[in-house]
Amino acid sequence: MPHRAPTTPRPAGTSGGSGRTGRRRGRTTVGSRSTRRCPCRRSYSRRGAERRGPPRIRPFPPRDLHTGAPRRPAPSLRWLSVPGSRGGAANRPAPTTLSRCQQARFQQRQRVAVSTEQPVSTDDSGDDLPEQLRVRREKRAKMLADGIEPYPLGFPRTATLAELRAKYGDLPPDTSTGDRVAVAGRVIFVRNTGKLCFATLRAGDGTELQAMLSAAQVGKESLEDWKKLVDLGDHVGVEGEVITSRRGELSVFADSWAVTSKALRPLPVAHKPLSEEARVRQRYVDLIVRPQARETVRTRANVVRSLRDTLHDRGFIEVETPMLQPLHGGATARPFVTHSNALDIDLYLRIAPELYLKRAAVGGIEKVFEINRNFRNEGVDSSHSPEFAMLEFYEAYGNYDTVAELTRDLVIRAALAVHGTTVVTHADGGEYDLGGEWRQITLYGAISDALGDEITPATPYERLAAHAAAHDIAVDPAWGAGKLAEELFDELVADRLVAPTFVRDYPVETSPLVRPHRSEPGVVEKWDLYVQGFELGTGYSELVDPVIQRERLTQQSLLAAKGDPEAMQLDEDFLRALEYGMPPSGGVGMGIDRLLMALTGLGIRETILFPLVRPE
RNA sequence: GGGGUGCUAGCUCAAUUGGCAGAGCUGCGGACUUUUAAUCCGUAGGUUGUGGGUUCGAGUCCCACGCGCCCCA
Repeated sequence: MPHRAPTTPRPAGTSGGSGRTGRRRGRTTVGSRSTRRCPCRRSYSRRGAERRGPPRIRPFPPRDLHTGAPRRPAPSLRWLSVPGSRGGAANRPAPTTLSRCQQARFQQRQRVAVSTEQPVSTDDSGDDLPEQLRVRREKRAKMLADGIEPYPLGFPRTATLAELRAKYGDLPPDTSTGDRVAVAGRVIFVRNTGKLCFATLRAGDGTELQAMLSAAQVGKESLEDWKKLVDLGDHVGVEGEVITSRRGELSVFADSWAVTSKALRPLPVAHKPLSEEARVRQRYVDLIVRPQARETVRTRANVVRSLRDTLHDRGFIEVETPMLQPLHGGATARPFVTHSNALDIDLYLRIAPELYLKRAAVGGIEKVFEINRNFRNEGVDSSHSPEFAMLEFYEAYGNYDTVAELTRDLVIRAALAVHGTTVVTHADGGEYDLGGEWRQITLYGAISDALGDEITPATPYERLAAHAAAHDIAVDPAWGAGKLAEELFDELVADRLVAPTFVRDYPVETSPLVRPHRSEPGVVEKWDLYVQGFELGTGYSELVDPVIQRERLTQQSLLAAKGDPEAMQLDEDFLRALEYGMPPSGGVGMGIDRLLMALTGLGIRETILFPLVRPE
């Protein structure tokens, strides 16, 4: 796959926290004594009490849950919950498992907690928070002072918003049903009048329902509380009768209400799109305000489920293979490097699962697949992410023709699962039909057509280089004729392949894991699938001859030794596995993120829920 | 790596040649018992990404840096 300029390699061990699982507890204190720079130091020092100016109230000084008053954290360690854990008793780390970094942060928090100890009052004007954040904190404090829990344990719902919409969908205006329900949701619009208030609640699935609160029904005082305490963004629960308003809006007419989770930050304007950066950096906000963002999450889940269903229907078995690998292989790409303290060895985050899935095939898991993440330490742009999800599968007694057919089935069923049709409509209105027979062309045929000159695997390097020069294509002198041919294809043909197209029969030189073509010399049985101008996946008749495989990988390792960071290393254990005999197989790798792109027209950063971004 | 471009209130954006930093939504106070981005009256909210420089005066011009986006390699 063509990748752009490499990004700056990150120092080993930046993946952060330790001691997350009980199994590792005994060792993490050892590991944490490492002199590596603590990954959270920067944010820690920014928040620290050494900042100039008077002491400020920070979110983290421990406070009594019920009164809101600050309190010293000892003896509970609840403020030390490890990132990613829920902080419950079962997950709470024992003190001895704290990394040095966590200990430092703990001590810092204790100091801050003491130094800022002061009563929380509603006229707390010494704080430097923006007004709107301050006001919401004051509302929370007022609730606590009034004995109202702003974050209660739960709310006894009797129906979801979607259930009510389904059941009462077509009531005429101004209807009283007499049915009482309790519902909950996030407040996304508020329309308050003097004695009658309207709020639109929204559930996580996007269903919206109106709540109505009248002075006559809930009481004057309760209605005043509602107006004073409830902001856009709060989660609330409402109990009352199902009615429709005079305008016909299905509503719950409240007898009582409760805040179920007070939001301390205001929502962005619901009617203006968030800036692209804000959408990616604060996806949780994006999900709240933008239906398309929520839809994309569900679309992705549906696609992945469809892929699994199709493979399960065909008798494939799903496995999970190592993401931490002592050698990197299975593709040509620059890997991330990390380090195991316990084994004291460097490890690579996998660039592909291929060599392990083939080991599984050797062992008899003959129709096998994996859907999981790969990591490539390369450029980031609108179609490349450093971590990306991939489906890879191997089918014993298949070849690149049978897996092409299966790949088409996977894509078409995914399209049907998402759109109900093979004609997918992108956000920009463009329509693409993924149905019908898919075109099959050969790499050399495509180049020949584009150049108007017959190009074959036997075409000498000089002639290819001349064509490249004529088309202003930069050539790396390290490339051979095969790489050059692929480059010509990438530059001249690839982005014009809009309808799904299998491009077949690649040069041997660039495909070390593929079986030589059954009849055509100089090429291997490999296809790349192009859709809408980008590469969606690749399929092989797998190379299973351990002797030829060893020769190819030896070539690769010589490149690696010469400094090519993308070349594979010689994986003796993989070769040993092949020597036990792998059945003839076809195999495919397909990018999940790219499949989403093809089905929706979104950029890769929109298809990934939390894409990697440079820290703020 | 090169070129272009952006960063202003919680959010989305204005600000003329270098001349008093503004609007909408949101917030706060008030009115309103059928609203749908409710409406009406009043009001608050800013280290203009960071650090330098030029200037009587800088959101605006210059330099460096940070974080984005677009194009090219």
